[in-house]
Amino acid sequence: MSTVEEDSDTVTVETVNSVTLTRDTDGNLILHCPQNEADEVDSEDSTEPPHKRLCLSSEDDQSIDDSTPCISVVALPLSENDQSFEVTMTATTEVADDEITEGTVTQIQILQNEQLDDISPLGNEEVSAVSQAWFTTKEDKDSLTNKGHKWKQGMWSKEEIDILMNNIERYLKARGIKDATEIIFEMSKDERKDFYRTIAWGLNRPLFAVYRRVLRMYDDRNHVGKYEEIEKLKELRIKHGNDWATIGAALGRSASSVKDRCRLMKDTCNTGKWTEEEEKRLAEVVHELTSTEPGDIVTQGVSWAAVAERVGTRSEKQCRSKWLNYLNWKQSGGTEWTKEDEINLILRIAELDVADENDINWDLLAEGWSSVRSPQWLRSKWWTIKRQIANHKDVSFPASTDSPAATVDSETITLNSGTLQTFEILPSFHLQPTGTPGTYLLQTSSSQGLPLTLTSPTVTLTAAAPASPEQIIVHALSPEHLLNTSDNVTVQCHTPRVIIQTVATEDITASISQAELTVDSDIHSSDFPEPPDALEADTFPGEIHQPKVTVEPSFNDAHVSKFSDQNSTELMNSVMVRTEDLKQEEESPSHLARAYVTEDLESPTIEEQVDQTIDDETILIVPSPHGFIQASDVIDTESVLPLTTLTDPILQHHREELNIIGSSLGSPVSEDSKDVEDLVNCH
DNA sequence: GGCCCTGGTAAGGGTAATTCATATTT
DNA sequence: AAAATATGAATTACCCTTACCAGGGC
Repeated sequence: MSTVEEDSDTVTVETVNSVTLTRDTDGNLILHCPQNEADEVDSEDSTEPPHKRLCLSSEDDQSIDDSTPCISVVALPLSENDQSFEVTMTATTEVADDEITEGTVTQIQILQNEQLDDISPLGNEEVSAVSQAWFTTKEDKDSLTNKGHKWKQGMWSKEEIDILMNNIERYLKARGIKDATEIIFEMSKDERKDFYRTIAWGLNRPLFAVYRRVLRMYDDRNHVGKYEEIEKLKELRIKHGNDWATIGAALGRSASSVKDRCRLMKDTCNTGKWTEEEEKRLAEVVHELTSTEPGDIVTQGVSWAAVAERVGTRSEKQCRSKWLNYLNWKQSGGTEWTKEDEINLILRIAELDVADENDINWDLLAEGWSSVRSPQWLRSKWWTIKRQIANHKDVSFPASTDSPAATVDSETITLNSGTLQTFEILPSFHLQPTGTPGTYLLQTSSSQGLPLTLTSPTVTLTAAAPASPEQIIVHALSPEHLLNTSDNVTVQCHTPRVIIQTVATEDITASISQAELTVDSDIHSSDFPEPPDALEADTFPGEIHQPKVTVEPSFNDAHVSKFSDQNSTELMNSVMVRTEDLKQEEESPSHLARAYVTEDLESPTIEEQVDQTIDDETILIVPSPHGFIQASDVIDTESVLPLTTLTDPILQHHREELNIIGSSLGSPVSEDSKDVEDLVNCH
């Protein structure tokens, strides 16, 4: 609890994974810092009192300079035993106020008195010393680990990508640069000084990881797709050896793509079924190189390149796959995978009580399980199981292991209240009972990215429970509406240019609020393979009472739009707006509609429906389960909330190249709440 | 010259989705 | 018997980390 002032030499940044900024009705900014997150990375001295200071700095100048406005800050521990704290800041200068109300990038820094190392500006919601360090060596990592730092590894989550894209947008905007590729591929090192460091804000990844990610993302010679030019590649390989950059340049592919493809090619490689002789050789080689005995379980520490070298007739990938998915299991006396195993797996995962699927220790789970071929195999098994459950991608992880799938038998998934009924509405939509009569989950697939589900008069939408940001609960006005087979429920899908922003509440399920929403609009895009004629819902065999769900899209084009060409990150941090009235309107199909939907306990509403004659653009913006915080008070209209889009920035980026973008939005849209409002109003 | 910082390359361990071949069901 | 469908194996496009190196600045 102190006022912020300049003091750049005595601070370091406390790393927290999710600090969230909201603004209350009085204009105070409130910084929320969950305890567990802070603890995770706290220094060894856990008795340290939470003397936090906040520092604001502008985006243009990451260093904290003397012009930093004075902000009064109140930091209150939430409870005595609780290291989490709530900070209330009040801007006291014009500058500061502007910065805040306009939502330009205001960096917030939590400064801790005792630590002296460095200063790292804090990104949108969090800061990570890790993300400010370019380290690739083991020593560097050990050093950071010893200081108590942790960071993310592995696949990037959607949330992370969103943060990254958002950061890049801001960087571009601040410098008036249109295209990030200018910076990445054209500028000199000096010109793009601090680019990577800046865009790494808020990401708990090593700078180098950010760098790699960005390069791949913006390299249009990446993601080119299937290699048709194998012969040419072979020639070039002979000519240039391992000079991947040269080969890549000749093929219009990235160096790493070419390198990866060449790994699959081997002159002596067989394809198809393995012969017994090959299997025998593989087993021998693996055991030899790992100093293990036949029958031992070997799932790690194998140099597959070396193995492939010795096997001779197979590539390293083939060897690895064969070993981990079959041979090792066979050799060590594995048993067949049964339905019981499947149930077991689900139960065991449910018991693990891990919040993030990535945290599952598959090695541990696979241990001593004779029908599990390898930890890697088990992991993919889990994926196939999830895929069988219609909405696999959309059920948030913890939810997928507990209700509604209470039990699983060989054929059906049984809910607490009966047989699970899954109705395929569109390939990416599923209607699923929640167990509460009349309440269904209408779920979208994030890969398909179909953004919006709309309702018939007999069903309404409400915000999803906090646990699952990609779900929209559909309420029938009465259970019969959905359960009576003779009563067709029409679900209309009108997708383009619709932005839904749902804001989960702490207790939406306890106090169900509903919003009715119907938006008609065009579909222009043509990504979707299915013809949009009324699709009748498929059902699972054996189900009896089946609501008949029909989709009658009102499209001009014969396709439903996937998300396509919009740079949705522009709207990433959009504003939450509220109206008092529920609306239900039908627009002419020739118009595109845009809707901001907000919901909270008091007044879930549809905010706006604005006709647009813009190209198809569709976004479903939903709060991230991690980033979202719920202020205890009503959130004011200018609260900036961390949001998640369902786009894949990589695909998106490439689509952008194919589509004309930018102009569709008229003007650059900032993450600034006012801008978003203006945008809505001007259309 | 030695060291640090930033940026870059190659190797190789991985994942996830698709394709292919075969078995099973209708 | 043929067609449709399901399933598991194989393949492949792409992802990520690690190790190592180079050039510039101090």
